Amino acid sequence: MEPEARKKLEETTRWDPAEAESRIFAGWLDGGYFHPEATGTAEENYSVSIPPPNVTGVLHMGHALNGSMQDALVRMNRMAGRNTLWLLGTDHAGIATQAVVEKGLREEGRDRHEMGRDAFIERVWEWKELYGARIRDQYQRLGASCDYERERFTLDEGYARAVRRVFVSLFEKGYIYRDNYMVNWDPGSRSAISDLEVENREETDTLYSIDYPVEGVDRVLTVATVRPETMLADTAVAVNPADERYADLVGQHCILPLVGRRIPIIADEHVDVEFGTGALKITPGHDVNDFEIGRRHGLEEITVIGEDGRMNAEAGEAYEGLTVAEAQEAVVEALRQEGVLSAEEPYTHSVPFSHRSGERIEPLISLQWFCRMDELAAPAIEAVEQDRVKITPEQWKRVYLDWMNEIRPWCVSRQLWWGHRIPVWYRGDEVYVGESDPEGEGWVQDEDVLDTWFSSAIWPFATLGWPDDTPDLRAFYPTDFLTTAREILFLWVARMIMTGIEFAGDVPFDDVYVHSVIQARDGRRMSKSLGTGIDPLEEIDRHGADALRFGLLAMSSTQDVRYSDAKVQQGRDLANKLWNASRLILLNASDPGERVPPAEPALPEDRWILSRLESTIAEVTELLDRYDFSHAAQALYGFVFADLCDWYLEIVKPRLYDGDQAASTVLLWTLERTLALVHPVMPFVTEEIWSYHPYRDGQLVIHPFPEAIGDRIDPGLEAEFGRAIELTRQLRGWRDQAGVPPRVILSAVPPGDEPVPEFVGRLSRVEQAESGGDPIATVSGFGILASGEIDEEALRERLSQRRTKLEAELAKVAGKLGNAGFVENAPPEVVAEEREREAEIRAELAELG
RNA sequence: GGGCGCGUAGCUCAGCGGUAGAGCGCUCGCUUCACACGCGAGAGGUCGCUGGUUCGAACCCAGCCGCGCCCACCA
Repeated sequence: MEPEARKKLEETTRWDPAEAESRIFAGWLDGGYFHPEATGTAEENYSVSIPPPNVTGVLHMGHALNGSMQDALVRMNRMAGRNTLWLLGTDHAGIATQAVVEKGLREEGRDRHEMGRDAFIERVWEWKELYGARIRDQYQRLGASCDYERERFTLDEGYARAVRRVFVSLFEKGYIYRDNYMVNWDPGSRSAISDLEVENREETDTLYSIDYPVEGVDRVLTVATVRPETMLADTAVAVNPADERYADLVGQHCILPLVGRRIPIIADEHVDVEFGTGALKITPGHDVNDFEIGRRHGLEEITVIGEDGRMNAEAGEAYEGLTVAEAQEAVVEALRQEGVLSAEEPYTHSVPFSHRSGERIEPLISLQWFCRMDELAAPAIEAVEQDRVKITPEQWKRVYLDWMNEIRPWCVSRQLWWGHRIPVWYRGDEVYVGESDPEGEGWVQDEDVLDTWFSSAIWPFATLGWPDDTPDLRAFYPTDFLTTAREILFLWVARMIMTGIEFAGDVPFDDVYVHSVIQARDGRRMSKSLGTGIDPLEEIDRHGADALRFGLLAMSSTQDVRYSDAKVQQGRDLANKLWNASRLILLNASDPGERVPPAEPALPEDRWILSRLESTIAEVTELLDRYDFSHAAQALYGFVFADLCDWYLEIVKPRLYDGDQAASTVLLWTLERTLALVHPVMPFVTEEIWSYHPYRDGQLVIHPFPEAIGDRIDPGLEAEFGRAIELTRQLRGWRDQAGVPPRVILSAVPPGDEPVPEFVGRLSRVEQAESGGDPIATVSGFGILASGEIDEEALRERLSQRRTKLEAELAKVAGKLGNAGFVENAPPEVVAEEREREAEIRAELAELG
């Protein structure tokens, strides 16, 4: 080692991520390791496309978790020698981005209409440049090994062409059509939104009962509604056809109060006989069910609420211009005046709200573009049923299939400016649908844009150059792995599977892992508006990216979990431990001059650590293959802290200081493999340590990932060593409880039957007595000789406690063995274990005297 | 209204048919020549409740009590 490097290693007693991380990351970028060539086949290559973050903001904890998982797998596969691509990009996020930019405008006292469409879009692009770059920087802070040279954006020119191709193709197939239909109108964004962007909340409203007089007779039909203002658009009253109470009225008419309109009384199965009076007012223009009923019966569709959320002229002079809430108040008052309001009671029900703007959804009939999904869904259902796309954890497969089997048409048009303009042009009655502008004069393009998810649905192949047959597409599609939050399983994952099969000829990925949601420390959602968010960048500043990555993986699970500072600290501790263990090894090991794997070692401790190392490699690899990140992280931690540092390094220290070549060889080898094994989870600290390793022949980021060497795994030896470790613990525990100060070395007569490893005595500070003596106590066969340092009082106390505990256990074991049912029915090895256990307890009790 | 999941040590979570585990926190002791972001030793659980299956249940089954999420067009 260069003297300068040695000096730095000697002096740096703590891993300092702030100093090292950006330097290390720059080294990776310089090496070009994240930018694969488009060679080989998708089958042999490994690729992942990042779930593109919205350009609306900054990296949050969900991205950090998601990114840590992807990077762990990507790095592992890259190290394993596969041509690996992790494609980075961002999503234009139509509504969300437009909303934040509009908010900024409002603060300047401006609005988009005054600016005009082109100027507004230019303004959003400025925003995009700013935030897109920020997101890229933040992924780099996390250590994400994305291909930063292949970065894509869902509004790139090439991407836009792919979107148009998809739209036109679906149109030509007859899946996409334009229709006047009831949509979820979001008054906040002044746009239609899809069913998936609607969130239902429990609300307590007032349920009003209104008497509708029947024409020509002295009877009323009482209907119940939570939205009396919509009565202005009523065009029928419905009853259940089986409801005898009203059988004679079907076909008759009511007179709509306030309005005076004559509306038919119809019979429809949808009406619930049990609810209220069993009569239902029908408002086809403003209620989803009523709309369906209206279409079934050919009812008139009247619209009284406009897209601005205010009453229109159809509502009548008294109400025009009022907000819905004001209109409700006015209508109720008018009904009261007329004496037709027969009841008011509180009523709790679920009410739709816009996921984006938070405003209450106004169901409206509107001219929109829709996409029929059945044909696209069928092969996507089959793909998941057959596990060609394998969903983990498995319960989400069912959820996906249930949803897909009930799939409904998708409203794909949005009344926004920021997004992919719908590739449809109109000229009088003519309609042109095409990938590029129509020939001729006078064409006007549809004003609307496509739902953001329409473009993200084609992300895995559009980012690789589709519709062209590009080298990237051939080398990296289909991708291998997708990790996602469950909330976008339908919104995004399902749609990618559908478009992948339809347009790219294959499923977009083999595996989908649905990860947990990290909640705030108090169990609430992490959310900016609640102020419960924890900023991953701040955590990186505090503890380092390795610590955060480890922490997130360790706390992740198949269920939702609360953010755990302790796990991040555990990661920080692990980085530091690795750093310091490496210092010990690298500063003291004698360099064999060339990279040599240890020969079959003579000493059991050497064979033991090599066995533990290979066992850990096998275990971690298997866990990562199963996407069990949390247990993988714990296994790494356990190996480094317990096996390597607490035991092996302590055992081997004297040999290391003596320049023992065998010990050095084992240590350098073990360190090399450990660094490579840990690298996918904690890339920075491992890369840095590797730069000091004598075997270094390039950066760790492309160092071969260790494959477990089965021959070195020796379960028998591990068990035997486990006993020696346990023995050491017993002796330490005994002396602690006997009040023996740590400095004191006790004398003891070792058990005669089999040799005890040297380290047991050394690490427990118990030395073999020169000559026999009269032991005052026996600990696992060791006869401890008297010493003035033993606190007899404490010892007696300890003995009696131990005895009580053992006796209780003995009673339990004996009870089991005394049970004929157990001895006869339990597997023989279980019975044998219990017998052994009984013997052990009896032996220890005998030792205690 | 359907569906899914969760209730295990003070906290956050593993374990999911054969002696209750981890990390943090807590107690005691250590400036032991890699690391105090450390080392050693401990204390601490009737595994939500009630039944059932089993030689044996935290783990399987049924019911109940709490909590969370997803889906759903009863005004």
